Amino acid sequence: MGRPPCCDKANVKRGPWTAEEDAKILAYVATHGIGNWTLVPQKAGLNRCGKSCRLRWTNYLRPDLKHDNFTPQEEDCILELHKTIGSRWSLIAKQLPGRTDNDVKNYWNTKLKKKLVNMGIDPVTHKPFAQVFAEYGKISGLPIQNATNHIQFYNNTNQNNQLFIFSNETSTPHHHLQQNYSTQIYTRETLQTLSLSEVSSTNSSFSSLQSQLPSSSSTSTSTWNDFILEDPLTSSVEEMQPVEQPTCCPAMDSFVDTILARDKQMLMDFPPFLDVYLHY
DNA sequence: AAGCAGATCAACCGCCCACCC
DNA sequence: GGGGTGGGCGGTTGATCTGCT
Repeated sequence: MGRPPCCDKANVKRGPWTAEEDAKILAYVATHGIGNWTLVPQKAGLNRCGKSCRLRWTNYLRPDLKHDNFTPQEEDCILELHKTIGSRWSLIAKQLPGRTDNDVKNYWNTKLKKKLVNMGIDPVTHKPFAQVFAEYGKISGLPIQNATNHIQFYNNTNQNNQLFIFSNETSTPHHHLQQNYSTQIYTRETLQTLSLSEVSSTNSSFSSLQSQLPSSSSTSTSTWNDFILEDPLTSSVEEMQPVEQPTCCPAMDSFVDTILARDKQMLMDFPPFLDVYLHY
């Protein structure tokens, strides 16, 4: 038996707030102050959940809120605090006058996280990706060399002619790492024309990775083509069925097919455990 | 101009904890 | 001590906006 709902959800209004509703909240707070939000809808004449009223006030109507863009100073502050305390948005927001936890959280998810990923930094640990993978290798008992081998450069000639960089782990408790790696996208033309030193000078992740790769490959005259490894899944499929690859997304098709085939096999082997999670 | 995809952000959801009776 | 409640929090959703083709 769970907790009873705070209001009759079927009969309260949801969705965007109107100017009239905002005015009612403002008038109520001006008269009564904040607190006891469950009574606010009734007293203010609103057909809304009390919780929804509180959220509207704290995230939007409060007079001390800033509604302009985040400054570079605020950005630095968020990065530094996130590095120290993680996603404690309300604590971070307390250090930024006029910003709410929702503001900070949205700014992080839409801007800062991507910014870090593009810089080759894992937004969860704030460490270069290669370092995180090396440490993951240590934790899982793998030698560092094996750990870095989890980073695969898929030779993927998709429609946009982009190179996708993945972890080849298909299921890992460190799923955030996989997400981060999957967003490392470079165009093939760019990588073919850049030397390693040029790329690594602007990307600490690849700089760290480069230092852990075999010395024969990590010379400054190498290009990224030297590091494009074969997709192990594709190659294994090719061994069984030597069929000419289609031009569009060959690696991705084989990758997805392989995952689905594995899931199908697991479902047959362990139906009571997996059927809840495998409704595609 | 229309359609589409990605980005943005307000709002919601559900869990947790402190407080009160 | 235990149940009920209000408020806070982090994660997620979905409507809207924006830019590109």
